[in-house]
Amino acid sequence: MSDNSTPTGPLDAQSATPLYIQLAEIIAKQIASGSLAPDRPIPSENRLAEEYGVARLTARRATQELRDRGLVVTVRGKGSYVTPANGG
Amino acid sequence: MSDNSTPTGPLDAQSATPLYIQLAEIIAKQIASGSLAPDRPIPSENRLAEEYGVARLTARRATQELRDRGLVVTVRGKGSYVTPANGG
DNA sequence: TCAGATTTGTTCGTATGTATT
DNA sequence: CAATACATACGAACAAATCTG
Repeated sequence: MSDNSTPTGPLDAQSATPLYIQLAEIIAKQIASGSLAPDRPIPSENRLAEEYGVARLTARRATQELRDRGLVVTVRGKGSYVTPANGG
Repeated sequence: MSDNSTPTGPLDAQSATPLYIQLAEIIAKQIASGSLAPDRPIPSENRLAEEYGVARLTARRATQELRDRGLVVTVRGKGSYVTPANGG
């Protein structure tokens, strides 16, 4: 289908940039702007999936991307937290 | 019938119908038949998981499906109970 | 009040299968 | 075929509520 429904959120399925990268960028900006403060949890994978209309695994990849960039630390069974600016 | 979309017995992992739907159907039938009476608790998530050889989360999804159908009410820390016929 | 067991609630970790591009 | 994306499913850990002793 060349037709594509209008994106319900800020994510653009037409973009050459993968959805999980787009989502990671959005969260990264929120961290940079202070909207998501150090030591505070970011939304859960399920929450992000619901919010942005993607699968949980896609939300998960976004979180992993943020980990690769050192922006968050993840704790199994708890969640992902914004990396403290002072490093601990 | 070659159709197996609504199995009445054991769970069929090969079926196109998800396991949690299959399990929900089984319990729903037990409620309809009176095998599980109103106001009585249904088996716990762990119990269902053991009984039917599925993961706890899969048993949990079945229970949530029953909640969506209004067949049971769930109380945290206690269990899920068959919805009373009088609608309570 | 406290400790322990049971049960539901939540979250991350991982794997498989299918569909689309 | 490869990368991306989604649905389902199992596993592990943590959390909160309930009940018993």
